[in-house]
Amino acid sequence: MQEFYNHQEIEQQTQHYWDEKQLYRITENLSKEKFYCLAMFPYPSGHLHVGHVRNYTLGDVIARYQHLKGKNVMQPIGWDAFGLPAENAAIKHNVPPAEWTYKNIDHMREQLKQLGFAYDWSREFTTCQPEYYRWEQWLFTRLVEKGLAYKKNAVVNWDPVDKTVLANEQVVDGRGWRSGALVERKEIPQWFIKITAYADELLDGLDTLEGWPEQVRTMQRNWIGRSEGLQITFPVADAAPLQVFTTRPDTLFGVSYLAIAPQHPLALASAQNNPALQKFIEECKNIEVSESALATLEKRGVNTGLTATHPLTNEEVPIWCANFVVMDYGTGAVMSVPAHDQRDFEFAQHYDLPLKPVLSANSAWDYTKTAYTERSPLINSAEFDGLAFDAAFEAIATALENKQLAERQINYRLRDWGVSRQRYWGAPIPIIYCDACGTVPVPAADLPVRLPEDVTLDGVNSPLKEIPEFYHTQCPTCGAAATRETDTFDTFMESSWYYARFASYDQNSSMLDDRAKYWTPVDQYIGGIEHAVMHLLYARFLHKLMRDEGLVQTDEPFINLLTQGMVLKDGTKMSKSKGNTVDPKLLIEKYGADTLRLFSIFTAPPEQSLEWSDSGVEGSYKFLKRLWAFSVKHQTQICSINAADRSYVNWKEQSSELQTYRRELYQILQQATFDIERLQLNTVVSAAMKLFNLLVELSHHQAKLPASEAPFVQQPVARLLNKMLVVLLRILYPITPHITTRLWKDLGYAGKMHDAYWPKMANDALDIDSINIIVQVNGKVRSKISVPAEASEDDIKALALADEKALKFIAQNTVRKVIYIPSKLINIVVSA
RNA sequence: GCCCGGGUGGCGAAAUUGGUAGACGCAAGGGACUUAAAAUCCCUCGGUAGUAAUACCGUGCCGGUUCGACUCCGGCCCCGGGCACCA
Repeated sequence: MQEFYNHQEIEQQTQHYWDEKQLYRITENLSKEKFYCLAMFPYPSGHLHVGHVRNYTLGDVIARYQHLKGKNVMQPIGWDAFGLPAENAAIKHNVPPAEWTYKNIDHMREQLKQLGFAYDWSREFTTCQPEYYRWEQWLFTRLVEKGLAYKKNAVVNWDPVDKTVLANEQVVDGRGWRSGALVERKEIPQWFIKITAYADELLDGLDTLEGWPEQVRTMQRNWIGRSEGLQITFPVADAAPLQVFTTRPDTLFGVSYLAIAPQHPLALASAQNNPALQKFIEECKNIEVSESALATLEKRGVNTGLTATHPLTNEEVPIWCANFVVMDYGTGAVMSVPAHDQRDFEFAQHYDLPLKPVLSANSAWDYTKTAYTERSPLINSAEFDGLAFDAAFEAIATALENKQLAERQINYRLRDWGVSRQRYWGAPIPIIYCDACGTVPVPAADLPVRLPEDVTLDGVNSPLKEIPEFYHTQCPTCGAAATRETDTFDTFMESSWYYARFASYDQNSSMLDDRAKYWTPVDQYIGGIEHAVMHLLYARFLHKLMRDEGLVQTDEPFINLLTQGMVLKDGTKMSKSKGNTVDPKLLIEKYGADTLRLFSIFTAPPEQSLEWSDSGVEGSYKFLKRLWAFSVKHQTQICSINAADRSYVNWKEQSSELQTYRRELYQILQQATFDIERLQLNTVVSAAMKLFNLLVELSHHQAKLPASEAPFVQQPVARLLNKMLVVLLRILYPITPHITTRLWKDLGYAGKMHDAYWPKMANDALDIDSINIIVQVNGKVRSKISVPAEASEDDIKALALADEKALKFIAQNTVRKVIYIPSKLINIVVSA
């Protein structure tokens, strides 16, 4: 062994050995339990950052641990290669997006390899390859045939100067990021997939996902936003009646106005002879598309001058046009009850609209300050007075239904998934437009629709619109000249099914095959919390679509989910724009992959954000150096112990010190096993460090012992020393696989580190003669007593009550109660 | 604005989920070794008072439940993630 820890040599040689033996190539094996471990695949932005290091280290630790437990583990890797940054880079550096992307992938692949992840590289794929995206094109054509994909108009951010559609990210303070022009809302035809048809299934499925963090399930529930309510009709003179959806029909008598979206047909019609309304609608066009922009907007509106008839009171209520009403959500019109809805309240106050309380609030309720939104019995509601929420809902619903002025309805916040992007660097939407036959999906035999890769971007239009060879085609149905769709798919399409393709990565005649049925669902999925809703919801949705095509057998794609926190430096997210990034490349050179892995696991629990610290990295490095130095020092001893015959050791006959060391070893192992099972990996490292400290202490202890007559290798202390080290190596192996693999070999342990099993507890390891009990007086720790392990509750209480220190605090007081928590504590409750 | 998290020593954190607050580590200070430095090893390390034993205070803030609260409940403050075309 080299005297000093030479991480570069160790890591290169170990990785070379893994490659040579192809240790991580995996195939289906029905005799073993499978374990599919997947960390969200990276976008090839150019360089690996420490957030990636954290993400993939977490995955690798889990994969290697599951392997030690004897599972058939698959851990694949690939590239989420389509997306906006490639187009931006193409414009900036005048290089085709494909070229830029492939170059980045080559660079990042090398960086990933240096970190020593147990990937099956033979399964690697990139989503911008036609062999991959042809299958999502195929699935999409199936959805069109099934009526689950359709085309409709939808709003986009429109830059009126550059004449281009902007992503939300490209809108800064309501203006285009390049032109600086005020962004306009523009309606264009786009493709949608009916995720709302699966809303209930996606919602109910959340209850089965017990391996997911509760917060993610809650976020998805809220995102789907199922609500039961009433769609109520308000007749309008000389116009189509207004439909509004409400979950609070109990407040119907409190309606003081209706509000419609600026894009509502009634608003547009009414604006013809209403200049003020016309102007307002124009102004509302300068709102960007994002929901947060809409929600933080100052609530404004204009009275249309029209009125609608209240369906129960027949009173005329004014119709306002308001900027906060969204056309694509619900019906584009809402009923407003200022007394019992906070947003309506604020709007009514601003425009001095009437407020009618119709719920029995506390008599002291101040309606000049805030709305009363609790569910309470009705007042001022004619025959419905006194009814509580459920009864009122029912009675009002029935009354309206009898007049055919309402329907019960279930509404979702979830909207259908718009998958059209007016961009080049994405998978072409496989649709052909024919004058005679209309919209025709590209037949399976003609797929893939290949994206031309040799292009130049001008930053305005998609190059696809300027490549006649691309968009000129024949109609597959009638053979006439026809044109292709030039929009591409949302990149969430690629990332919504890649996990399944890793099982059937080389299958060229179908999207998936039986191997996908073996490997899916993913047993452990790992990724950033920022993907809690959108990516994870779309992936769940696509899994169900694939299931309905018979391609997979389960209802959900990911059994267990670990959402890792962000990597921060100086309290903010690491990012290029903030200039606070740390380059893993330099760190790997200086400290090695094992140090980086150890640091990212040790410094914070996986789900919390991780604060980067240079001295923390140094500390992790120091630990590995100490481990190496210890091993060098004891190599001869350990090797001879490993080479010797093993005789039985009766631990009960050993010194109490030795028994204590042994018990501590197993206490630490128990903690490490408990923590790695619950994925609290930072404390697994703590356990490893504790065990190492114990090992060092034991070696000092051993040095002080008188020379024994028995040969050293047969001494119990030597056997225990060896045991501690072999447990330590296996606890550390998933986290720092290079150094442990090398030490395993150099210290003469049998077999290969890779084939070892996770250490087991010894049956008698935790047996003890006495236990320590905390003695509290009135909840404050006052003393600690040691009692025999078999002592009864009464004995322990008696001992505690007789304890000198406890007596000091009991003093003149009377003991009111004594609470005993088995094996833990006694609380003596006293008072004067 | 809405939804979801988080807040514990100088710092990263732990507390097996209502039972010893601060394990493990970093930084700092002191010491050993060394001609010296680095490396390594040993000791101290929440605050206040005290030579000490020890006592009191202490988990963002205010209040509550409990024999007992970092943990549960109510109300606030601050920080972060998401909000449908960033991925």
